Amino acid sequence: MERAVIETLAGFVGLSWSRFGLVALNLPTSCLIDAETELQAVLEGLKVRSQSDCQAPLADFDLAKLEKKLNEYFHGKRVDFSLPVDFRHYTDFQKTILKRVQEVSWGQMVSYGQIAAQAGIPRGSRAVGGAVGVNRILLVIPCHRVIAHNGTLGGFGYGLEWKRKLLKLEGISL
DNA sequence: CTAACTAAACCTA
DNA sequence: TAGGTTTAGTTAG
Repeated sequence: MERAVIETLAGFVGLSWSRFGLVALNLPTSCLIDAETELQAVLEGLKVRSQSDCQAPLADFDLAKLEKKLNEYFHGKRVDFSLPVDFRHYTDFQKTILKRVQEVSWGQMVSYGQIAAQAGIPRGSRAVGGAVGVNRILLVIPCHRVIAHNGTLGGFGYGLEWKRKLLKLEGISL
């Protein structure tokens, strides 16, 4: 597992990846230490559920390219973060849901209920909320684009201000 | 058992 | 028609 902190125009973004893809990507923080601390906490949280991650050689991961995309994103540009993701730390259900969320493109929104319906669980909206709630790969898996059915924000583990801010970058104000 | 990023079906007045 | 209650579905601690 590799890790890094990228300095973007919105702050320090901590991230981690394995040979399978991204493991974590945090929201920007205003100082480097916070980004490192948060990344450490996230990785520890995932470690519990992870299997032997042993000698994982680094995939040819293009940090510079990601840095460029992040800056464009925070600049308000339409960006497509189509990067491979390491889903090993998630349950099958969570993986199914997160993969669906990953398909929601910039500026689009879906409701928890719609995702649930797509996954074949018409009454699973709340379960979807639970699944996106454990997403540790922000932006790349855009769980901020999942909102409540009546057009309201719904929830967000990192604070609704963040959810509102991210959507606003994509031209949506709620 | 509960809390956590929900929503629809059912009452009830 | 509006407003309150119940229930469904997942998962970690």
